[in-house]
Amino acid sequence: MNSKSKSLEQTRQTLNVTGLRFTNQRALIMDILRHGGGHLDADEVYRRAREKQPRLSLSTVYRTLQALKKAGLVEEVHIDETRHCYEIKSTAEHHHLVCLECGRVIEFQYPLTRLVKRNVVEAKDFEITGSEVRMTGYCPACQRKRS
Amino acid sequence: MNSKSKSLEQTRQTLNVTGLRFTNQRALIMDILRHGGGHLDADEVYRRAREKQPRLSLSTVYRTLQALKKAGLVEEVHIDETRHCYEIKSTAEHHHLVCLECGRVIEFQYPLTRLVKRNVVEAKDFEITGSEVRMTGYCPACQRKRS
DNA sequence: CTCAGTGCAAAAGCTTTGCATAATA
DNA sequence: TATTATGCAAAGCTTTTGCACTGAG
Repeated sequence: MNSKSKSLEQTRQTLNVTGLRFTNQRALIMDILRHGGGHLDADEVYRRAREKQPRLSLSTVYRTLQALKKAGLVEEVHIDETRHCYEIKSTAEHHHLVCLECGRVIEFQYPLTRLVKRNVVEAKDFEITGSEVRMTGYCPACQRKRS
Repeated sequence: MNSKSKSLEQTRQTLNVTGLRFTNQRALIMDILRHGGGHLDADEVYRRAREKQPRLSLSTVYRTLQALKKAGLVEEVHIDETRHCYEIKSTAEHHHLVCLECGRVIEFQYPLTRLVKRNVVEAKDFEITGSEVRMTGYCPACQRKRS
């Protein structure tokens, strides 16, 4: 058994465990999310997926992303202001720096939730289950271009 | 001169300084944002505004919010996942806790940007101009309801 | 008087949904 | 075989835009 079909088996497991059926469409979409480098929007997933499965529909992409999100396998992040982006849920809390000039997204890890939980009065009694931090500005390259 | 017309004069000043013309529509919208308690979406502003100016159009609301945002008077925040919200730009950096159950939004202040700037390698050379922090979970009241 | 701002209606995204068909467990 | 998932087309929302008209400076 080669590594490709092995990871497919894993995907099947993952889906079945969460009560979702395994389909070629879902396997492909998960694969794209895994190797897409984070924060892809539905349309981007769709475009990439159609290269391998031309008959796949955009609504399947949307429904699959919702299903994976509900199952806790995928996370919805709001980096772009108008569309939703999705990425495989990672264990470590991480956040995003977005360059307003070139659109580049830099990920960084930092336990901001723990910090807020510890130091912010209003958060003391609030049960925090998720966090999204989006800091915007200019990346080193674009700073030079602008000055 | 009473306090109402005084604040109108101030609004006129503010608008003129930024090169925007003073109109009744804009004055009303700014007033709604000032006293609306933060993070109102365009439609909410529209609904409230129509109580005083029934002929006001939704596109004017959108255009005004854009203009105020560009002028730096108003900030666009993404608390809701599907629509944009707006609030008067405040000097102090503040963030949002959103309850997934009742939708309540709690604001809190904390210099997260400074912290990230200081402690995150990736942010060292990044010029951060804005930040949006949205932590989700359950407020005290809803925690009780759920348990 | 001139140009920015407004209202209206229409268009343009992104996302969801209804329904018949296909595929999984 | 009983559901669940898919594809297609249509609808739904929020937001933007074109154009003629109005109002601010």
